[in-house]
Amino acid sequence: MADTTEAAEHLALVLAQGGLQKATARVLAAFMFADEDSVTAPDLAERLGISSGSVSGAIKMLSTVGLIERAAAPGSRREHYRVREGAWATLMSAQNGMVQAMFQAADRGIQAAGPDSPAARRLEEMRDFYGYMFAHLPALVERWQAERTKSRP
Amino acid sequence: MADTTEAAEHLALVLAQGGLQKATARVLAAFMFADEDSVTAPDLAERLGISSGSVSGAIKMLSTVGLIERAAAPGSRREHYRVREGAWATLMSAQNGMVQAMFQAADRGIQAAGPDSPAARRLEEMRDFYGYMFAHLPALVERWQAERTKSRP
DNA sequence: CAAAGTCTTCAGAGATTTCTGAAGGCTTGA
DNA sequence: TCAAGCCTTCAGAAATCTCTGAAGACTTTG
Repeated sequence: MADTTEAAEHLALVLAQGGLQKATARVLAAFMFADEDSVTAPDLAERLGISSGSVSGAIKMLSTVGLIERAAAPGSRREHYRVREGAWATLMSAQNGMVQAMFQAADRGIQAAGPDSPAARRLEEMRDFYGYMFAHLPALVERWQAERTKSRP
Repeated sequence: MADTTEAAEHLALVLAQGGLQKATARVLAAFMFADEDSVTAPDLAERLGISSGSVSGAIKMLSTVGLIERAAAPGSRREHYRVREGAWATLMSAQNGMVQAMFQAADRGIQAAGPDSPAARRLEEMRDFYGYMFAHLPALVERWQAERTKSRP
């Protein structure tokens, strides 16, 4: 096998560009590349060379967003975590929140600007676009989930 | 009409959360809410109370991404700019680049991790998901554009 | 061709975000 | 109930990102 560490750091970089903070991105990447089924917090701190506080923060954030979950710890005293099934669909759905925010901001703008103004016309195009996306994006994710469970029953 | 400034600042906030830097977000929002068809750089600097350097940087960035464009300036010596038609579709397409990056990062990880490992299985789910999105997202945008030109010939 | 004015660049100040490390709370097991 | 260890919190350090403002390059006009 090639260099897993390098591939993991690359993934972390992409995730960071997507808005995650660096430590959080590296933690998520470490979860993805772990050889075990689940990982503990001190473990991550050691592998990545970051403080326990950073790991705690990252785990909290990733749990909140629904990307990771606690895993049953077989007799271990520490908490085990792992990437959640369907995590990426979840992440995409979160992006959908941004789409909705754009839609609402446009809508609010239209009411503030006078009707028939240049601003209103621009904002209407924006609202239409994000309205369309907001209406159709979730369906796209659902279609993937449907196809997935079909091929993996 | 209600308070346009407030609505503009709100839009800027949403845009900033989407990754634009604050000054750039405010400039783009100002473009959206302008009463005129096009705006000049000094104009923006004054309205927003920011330096000419910031405006220059913002305009450069927004032009690069394809959100604004130079407008024909009728006898004026200054450059005029305006929001580009279809700007939001462009922005969404840019997001598609992120989807592609995620796909590629997953793919790269699969080759680095051994086959039949837990990591490989996780990465395969990830790759499948983003592969699906990458295959279908552009079509969604195109469908919107098609419907748009249909109703506005 | 010179002058006036506009736009861009960039080094440094400033603001913001992020990480650390230690202190304290909580859980588990004896 | 007590001891041991894990996890979280948070204030401050560190790093990063952003904005400013002035200097200079470029463009247009007289």
